[in-house]
Amino acid sequence: MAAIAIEPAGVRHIRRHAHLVRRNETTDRLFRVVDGWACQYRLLPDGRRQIISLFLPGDYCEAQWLLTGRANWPIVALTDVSFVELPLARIRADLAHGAPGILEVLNAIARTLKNHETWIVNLGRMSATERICALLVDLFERMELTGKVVANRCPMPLTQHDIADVVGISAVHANRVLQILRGERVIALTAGRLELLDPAELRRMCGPACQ
Amino acid sequence: MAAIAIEPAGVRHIRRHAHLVRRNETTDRLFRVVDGWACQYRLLPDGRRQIISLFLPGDYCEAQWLLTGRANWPIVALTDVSFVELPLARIRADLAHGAPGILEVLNAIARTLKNHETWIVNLGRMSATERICALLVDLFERMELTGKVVANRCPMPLTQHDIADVVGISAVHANRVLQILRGERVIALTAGRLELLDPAELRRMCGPACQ
DNA sequence: CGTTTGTTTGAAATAACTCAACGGGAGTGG
DNA sequence: CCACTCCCGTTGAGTTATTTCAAACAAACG
Repeated sequence: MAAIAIEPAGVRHIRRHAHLVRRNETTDRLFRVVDGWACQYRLLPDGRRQIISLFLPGDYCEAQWLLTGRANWPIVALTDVSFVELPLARIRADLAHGAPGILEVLNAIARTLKNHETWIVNLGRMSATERICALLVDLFERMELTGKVVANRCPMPLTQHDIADVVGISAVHANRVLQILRGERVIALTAGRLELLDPAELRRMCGPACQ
Repeated sequence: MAAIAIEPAGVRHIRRHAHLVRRNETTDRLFRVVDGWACQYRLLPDGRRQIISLFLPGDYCEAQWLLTGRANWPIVALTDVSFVELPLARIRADLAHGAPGILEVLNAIARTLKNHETWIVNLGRMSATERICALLVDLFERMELTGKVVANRCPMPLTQHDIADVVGISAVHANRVLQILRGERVIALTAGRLELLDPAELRRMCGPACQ
């Protein structure tokens, strides 16, 4: 994936749990993750949290800002994160005279839509086990695209609490599901690393949605 | 909301349960609902169904085709539906030289993203009752925008099975939740019409998400 | 008028949640 | 270096939300 033909202002760094974006913030730039993981989330007044999107290295955070210039929900770093900033004005200018790099941003929007649709189906109609398996497969495949998979192992910095908030279950239940997956020797998950011991079985456990 | 400055090929009509779009279909036009309700859904091989989006009069169906030209999931009419078609080529041309009508399509994409985010949160973190209340409020407000609300009553052609497939619960449970709402005199729902008897209470029952 | 589609109800089963407690690091301050 | 705290993962027991299955009924439809 070629970088957009914009000279980045330079790579910036933030620490784990620091906010990249706050709620309802307006912005004049897009962010692209260089290293580390971040997420967009919604926190309810009573403490319930739902993670809406995960951003991995190479991902645009909220490319739809191109359309609205406004962030609906906050984005927080789940690990230490380094990222670059891309001025919206520049991207919009490219859009007007059809510069090729713009396609990358439009594709990012289309991909976001597709991911959201997938997770609406997962959250609405899949069991907790199916959802966790689908998440692990999704993350593994995205890490594969950026060359972070070696011998069926990749980084997995999410806590069980994070996982629970992605797939919409309690942290305790997430723990129990992971125990089962480990017990059946489908995955190994320790010290921030995920290993797929039986990828075919893991995919089967995603349910009939994986086709 | 002004119509795009494109002479529509004319209004077309399809019957309830007919497909507007099939899975993975490529397309050279956008659809806009004139009258009736439609939905985009995902049907799993084992029979589970999740409705991803509802399309009401005035809505663009899947404005993101502007980006991809491809429908991920089928769209089916939930009632008899009339709609108009807008050629993508024409919209893209407008996009290139910044015709004003194009904004409407971009806004539709942004709105779709926001709706999807809302439903990811609802499906992940809200109870069945909260989700059903949120759906009813959402539909009511959208009908209000197009002037279909009279004296707190609006059309509601969804079956309880449809409702269940939007909010990700079983049809039986949807029925029981609706019974409760009726029993508490919050809504009346019969013969394809919804009446809000106690809008404030209904909004409270959406949970803390409604702010 | 028979058939289909949509709604209602009951009873039993299951998935997932809550609460509570414990243990092992990893950092932090003295 | 030690003691302390906090975060994270783990486990057990009891509770609640939701599902499944089954049957009956009502309304709409041709």
